[in-house]
Order: sequence, then C-alpha cells, then structure tokens
Amino acid sequence: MIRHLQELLEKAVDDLQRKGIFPKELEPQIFFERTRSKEHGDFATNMALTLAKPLKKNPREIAQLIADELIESLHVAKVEIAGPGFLNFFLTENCRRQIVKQILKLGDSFGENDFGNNKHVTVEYVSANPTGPLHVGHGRGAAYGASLSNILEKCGYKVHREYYVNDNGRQMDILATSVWLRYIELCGNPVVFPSNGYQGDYIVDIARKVRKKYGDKFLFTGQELFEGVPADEKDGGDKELHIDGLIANAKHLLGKESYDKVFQIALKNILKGIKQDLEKFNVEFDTWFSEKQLHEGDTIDRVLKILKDKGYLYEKDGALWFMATHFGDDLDRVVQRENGQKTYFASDIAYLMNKFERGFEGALYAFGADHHGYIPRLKAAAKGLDINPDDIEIVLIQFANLIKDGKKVQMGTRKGLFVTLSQLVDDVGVDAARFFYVMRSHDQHLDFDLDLAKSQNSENPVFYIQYAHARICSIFDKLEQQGLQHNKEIGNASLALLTEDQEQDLFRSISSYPEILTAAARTRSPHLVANFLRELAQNFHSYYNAHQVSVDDENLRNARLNLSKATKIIIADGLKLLGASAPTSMFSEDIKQTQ
RNA sequence: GCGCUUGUAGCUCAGCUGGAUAGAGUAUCGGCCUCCGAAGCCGAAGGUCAUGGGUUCGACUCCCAUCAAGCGCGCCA
Repeated sequence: MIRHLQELLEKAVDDLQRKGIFPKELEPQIFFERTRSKEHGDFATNMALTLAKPLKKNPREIAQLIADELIESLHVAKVEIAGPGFLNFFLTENCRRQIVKQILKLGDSFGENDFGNNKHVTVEYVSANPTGPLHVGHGRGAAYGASLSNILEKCGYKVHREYYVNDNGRQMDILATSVWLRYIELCGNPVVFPSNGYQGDYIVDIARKVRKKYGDKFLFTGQELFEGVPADEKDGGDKELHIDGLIANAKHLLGKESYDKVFQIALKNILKGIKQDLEKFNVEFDTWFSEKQLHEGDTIDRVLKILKDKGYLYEKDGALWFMATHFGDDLDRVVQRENGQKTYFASDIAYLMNKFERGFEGALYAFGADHHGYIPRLKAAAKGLDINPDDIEIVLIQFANLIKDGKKVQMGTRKGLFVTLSQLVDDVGVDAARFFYVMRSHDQHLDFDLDLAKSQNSENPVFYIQYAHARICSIFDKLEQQGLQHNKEIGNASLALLTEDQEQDLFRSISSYPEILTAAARTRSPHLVANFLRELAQNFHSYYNAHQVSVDDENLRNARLNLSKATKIIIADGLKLLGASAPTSMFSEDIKQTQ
C-alpha cells in the first residue's frame, strides 16, 4: 500500500517538474508513515515540510501544489493538507477491509516481506563459556537473538543461528581441574578447593560421572596435587597463580590422554546441559561452532599470515600485536602471547574471517553490554581483512535485573550463587520468560519482575495477549457448539458490514503488522513486536466488549468471524516470532490437557 | 582519567527519518456482566521529556557542556 502511495506521489512530483513548477534537479525522498491518530487519515507524508527549505516556499503551499497534481486512485478516498504541511491520505473503506481477506488467504505467511533482500547473515548469540549452566543473565541474549533471528527470517533474510563455543583456553582448564579435584574428593581424599575454581554442585555431578566411568584411575594424593603450587588467596597468596599451578599439576600427573578424558567429560556434560536448557527455552541454533576447531585447523595461522602479509602485525616484547589503532581502536591488541599462546582475540579474528569464507554476507553479534569494548577491535579486525565493517554488526544487550517482592535479587557469580535459566523457566514458564526478556528495548536495562511474570491476570502482558487469542478460539468453539459453521466466503463478501469504530481500529492494527516487522528487523528491535501485540490484543478486547461477534445475522456474523480469525492469525504469528505459544484456552485444566 | 550506554507520569517503559495535542501498562479514583470467557471493557487524573546552552520554520529526537546511573578500559577469558 505504501508503495502504491509512493508511486502516486512520485508521479505528481514528476509532473510538477515537467511543468517547471519544481526544479528538475529535485530528488525528493518520499516517506510515508502510519498516522498516530485516525483524524489524520491512514498514512501521512511530511514531504512538503522537507521540501520547504530547498524550494524556499511555505510548506503548506507546496503541499497544496502536490495535492492538486495527484491523480485519482481507487484506493485513496481523500487527501488532506494538515498542520504545518502534512499530506494526509485517507484510504477508501473498501481498501482498508481488504486486509482481512488477504490475511485469511496468506495465513501465517502474512507479513513476510523482502526487506532483507535475501541477504545471508549469521546471527551469533548467547555464546556463553561452557564452564557452567546458563543463568538468567544469559537468558536475555538468548531470547533476543532467537526472536530477532525469527523476525529477520520473516523479513527476507537468510539467517544462520550460531553459538560460538569457547572450548579452548584457560577457563576450560580451570573447569577440567575443578572437576578433577572434586573427583579426588569423591574418591575419599580431602582437598582444599581453590578459591578460583568452579564451585557449583554441577562440578561434583560431573566428577561423579568421571568416577563412575574410570573408578579410581585418576586418583592422586593431596601431597602430589599441591606439590610446588603457589599459595591460594585465602592463604595470603595469589588465586590465579594457585589455580595455574594446579592446572599444571593436573596435566603433569594425569598425562595428556587422561587429562583430555576428564576435560572432554566436563565439556560434553556442560554443553549438553546448555543445549537442554536452550531447547527448553525454545531457542535453537544451526551451528555450535567450536573454537577449538579454529586452533586445530589452520584458520588461525592462516588469518595471522594474511594480516602479517598486509603488514598489520608487529612484534613487541616477544609478543605479536595487531595494529588495531590503525583502524580506530584505542589500543593495539596482542594476538600471540610471549609464551606462544594465541589470544582469544586471535580466535575471534579467525572466526570472523571464517564466517565470511563460508559465504555469509553479514555477521550480527548479540553481545552483553559488558562486551562493548569489543566493538572497535572487531571492526578493526574486519577492516584489516578487507571485510566491510558495516557488514559486521554488534548489538549490545543491557543487563536484566530479577525483581522479587519489589526487590532486586542479588546474585553472586562465583560459588554457584546464581539463578539458572532453567530454574527461571520452571518458575515462570517459557512463554512469560521469553516475552519478558524482549518486551523492552535491548539497549535499556530490564527489570524482570518474577511475580508479574508468574501472575495469571491482565497485568501480565503475556497473559493479556494470549487471552485475546484464547477468546477468539473460544468464539469459534462456541459457534460449533451452536451447530453453526464459519463461512469464510460469506464473510469476505460481507466485509462492508464492518463499520464499527472498533472494527476500524482492528483494520488499522492488523494491517500495520508487516510494517512493524520490517521496523523491528531494521532496528533489530524485537520489542516492537511485543508492543504491537499488546496493542492488537487491546483492540480486540475492546471490540469484544463492545460488540457481539457471533450475531444472528449470517452475513455480519461471518464478516466478524473473518476479522476475528485474521486477528487470531496475527497474534499467533507474533507470539511465535517471540518464542511464546498461542494457547487456545487459558483455563489451567485445559492447558494441562493440551500439553 | 578516557570511552560506551542510559536518564520521559508515583513505579515499569514506548515514542519510527527532527514534525501534528509526548503515549501505554501499573498504582489512584469513578463506572460496565440477563449478553460469544469480567483473566475483560469504558472514563478521570497524572509531564519543566535529568539540567543548561546551541542548530532548525519546527527538538524527547541532532550538537556541546554539566549532573546522575550502569558498564568497559590486560600478553584475562
């Protein structure tokens, strides 16, 4: 529709240019927006206002010139000049109503569009280190990435969802060593657990599995364990040196093969847990990308060689540095440490290159806000690799606070004192969890109110929306109970009977869905969809309260049923994009039955 | 100290590319079930858009400064 209006305007401007009223070199940008209030029609453009300056004319005069030049359209009832010089377009009643027909015909593919131009992009999200279960802090990134991916897909992007698994490096060694120490405890040798080790119970669970499989094969005495290890923090030493010493001993005592076995059991179990939690959270990935494969393959060496050949690497203090400052970063970054180890940044560059080598035309990262320092260095890496930095995009997700009884839930990251994502889902349900995480703008801190998320009334926006859906389903159930049939054809032929204010509001609302989707895709903002759904649900509830859908008159009844059905389709589709379900009933006993 | 993000109704938040009278929810107050699910609806009230400058015909939106909050500034991951 917008395109049609744009064509009308373009034609008018063309004609004005041909007549010499507008200068020929003028190339106006034509934007239409939905009006905020219906007194302003359906669509408005501020074109006359933007032309005021180059034309040195009063905007209302310009608007008048354009309005006079507009040719008739079947779809446009009238055009008004309003306010400082807006052109307000009023669609014909008939045109507004057609949307119902269209939605019923297209079903849940309504709203699909080619905004993304088939661009092949990776969306990377969560990518939490596999050193423990996901906690509620990861939940927002997961919900955001999954919802955004769905929306992008609906808007014509080819989306590849990736989880980058940091299965290499010191944190993983700490994990393996922690498991090993717990294992030794289980075998009956008391161990003073390092303050920097992973302390959660899940470590003990994994240690138990190690013991079950290998018995006492990896058992050593306390004395052997701590041989030559610097003191821990609690004994006045350094916790980092302490744990590094323990790692070295673990590797030495166990030998490579046995150490790897412990390491692999730890990694596999944690990863399995993460996958289960995400599945439960309705979050999926196409690829779990292992960092290790970058090291074991040639990607890292290759990417470093490329950068070196371009002259972007240099040696200093025995380490290898990338000239990030040359590309706008604050500092140069080390890619290979003095001890020969590649840094995480080296893997990050390699992974970036790998994404584009696999043919992706864009890489989108959803990072926690604490990673914002990465943006300049990643962009710098892209420039160094001749990748257009605009093709990599980093979205920062602000933190979420859990609120219980009106107070912040305090969480310590160490000692396993965190609420896991899995617990949250058990507590409030997937639907509420997914919806709450994305209902606010991602660059806004989020207060996640647990009590609200759990509540089953209209204060809870998820329930409010789902209730609208369930109500519509209930109308159709009732119809069937009365022995009546919904006749779509009669409904479509009778749409002209839908003249109530609330019906007009619903037309407006459902027809704006595709634009909401493209806006959400363009600004990477799933919360727009959440807001839209609330409004749509509200429009429906108002309608429902003001008018009977299932009336005696067959024509009117079917027309209203068509409108209700169209509304239902969109609510269900929107909820699906956000990872929430659209229940056919809100009664808890029914929900149990359907589950 | 430098950098990034944020500051809108009592509270939680929307506000599209600079555009029309800054909007929702919640809390408060007042109404609506003989009627498809009242888990709902309708109405009232609530604002110096952190502050001060600037650009503009026009600023919540862009620029500068100040204040406040969160985060980041390693041969850590």
